[in-house]
Amino acid sequence: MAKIQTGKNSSKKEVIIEKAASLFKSKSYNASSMRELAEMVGVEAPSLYNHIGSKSELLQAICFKIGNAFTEQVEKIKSSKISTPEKIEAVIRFHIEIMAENFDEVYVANHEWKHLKEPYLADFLSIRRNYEKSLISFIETGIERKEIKPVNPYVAVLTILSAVRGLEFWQRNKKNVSLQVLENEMINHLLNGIVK
Amino acid sequence: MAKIQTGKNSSKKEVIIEKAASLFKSKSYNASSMRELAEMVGVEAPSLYNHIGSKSELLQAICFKIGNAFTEQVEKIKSSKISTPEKIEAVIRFHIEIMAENFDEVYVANHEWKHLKEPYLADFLSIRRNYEKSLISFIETGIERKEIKPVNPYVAVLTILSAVRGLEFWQRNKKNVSLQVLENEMINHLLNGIVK
DNA sequence: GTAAAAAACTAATAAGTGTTAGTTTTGCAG
DNA sequence: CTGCAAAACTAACACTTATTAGTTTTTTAC
Repeated sequence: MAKIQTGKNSSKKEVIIEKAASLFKSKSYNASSMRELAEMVGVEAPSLYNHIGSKSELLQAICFKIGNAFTEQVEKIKSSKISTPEKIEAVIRFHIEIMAENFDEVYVANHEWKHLKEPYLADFLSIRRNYEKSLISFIETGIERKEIKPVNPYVAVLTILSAVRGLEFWQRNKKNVSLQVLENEMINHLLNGIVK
Repeated sequence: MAKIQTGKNSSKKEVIIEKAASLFKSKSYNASSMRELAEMVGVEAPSLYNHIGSKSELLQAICFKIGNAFTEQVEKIKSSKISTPEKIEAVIRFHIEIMAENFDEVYVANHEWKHLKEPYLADFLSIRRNYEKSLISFIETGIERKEIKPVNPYVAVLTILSAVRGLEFWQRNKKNVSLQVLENEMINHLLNGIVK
């Protein structure tokens, strides 16, 4: 009956993935049914399989799209010649940027990666681990150069990454705090603290 | 056949809840079946219903146990006469403490509360909101007293809570960083920053 | 306009879900 | 030892799940 909306520059598969991200975010992967997804797309469930291979393929697409986006950005920073605090600032800024532009996908990648099947699960975790290692090495270099206090690099990265992930909860307060303010305040907090 | 282990000071219902927290953590609420839970408990699935009312009751028990534990601790701090930085330090310390003692339950409460049914979902969110408000008012008071920089209190609390939540990921690195180090480093980072 | 390809549809399947009913076993009190 | 309550069991139900098969409609290309 209805044909899937193939918006300007997005293929039908991409439309399905976008809707899947939205659905998986609001109901979680396992509680989301292909019938619900089909309804959001405007089609019967079996018709989806003309465009995708399986439900778990959708989760894979979402997780790796985001994983690769973060990796790409961190590689850029790695090869730039700025100071360590500036690198950390840049990391926080692109986290917020990627999140603002792909909110649903980032949320799903962060929350539902557990349900990836092997070998994708192992691949995803490997991407994450490498990403963390890059950040740890930023901090280590910063300590050597005396730009950063002699902290434990692992804990510092854990703190920064966790804080940035918490931006997921920001949405509901959009009105109170602008994205710009949020970004600047968080950078300042994580770099310089809040105690006078 | 087998009878449920009623360990020293824990009723059968409590045993089921503990195992449920472990299961829900590793597979997520929706992907966990009552048959799996029963197997962990050492019993057939229908036998569970001699002790509990439903699957979602298990989630409720877990979420409210944790929600109340945090609320109780923050109330104690509220009525103490210490400085704001000390209050924040105390908050971070009891977060880590509660998490260390109830790792699975904290994880489940943080990740699976979405699947609570009404009116429990609303109640849980209300508890969370009140908790956040308490912390925001700590920061606000600290700013008035010039103990804290004039930051945005909402963003500061978001940053702190998110960072502390990230302790969930710490487990896998238990060997590298002790709980004590983790606690002290994170407090120092969130209060004083890492830039020299 | 017609043929081929793409993508929709309906119907169905096999597996898994939480939970109930009804029955049997177990453990404890007297 | 007997009787009773607690708690286990088996069997089953009513649903929902992702996915496949087979068919019909729609779109595309010439």
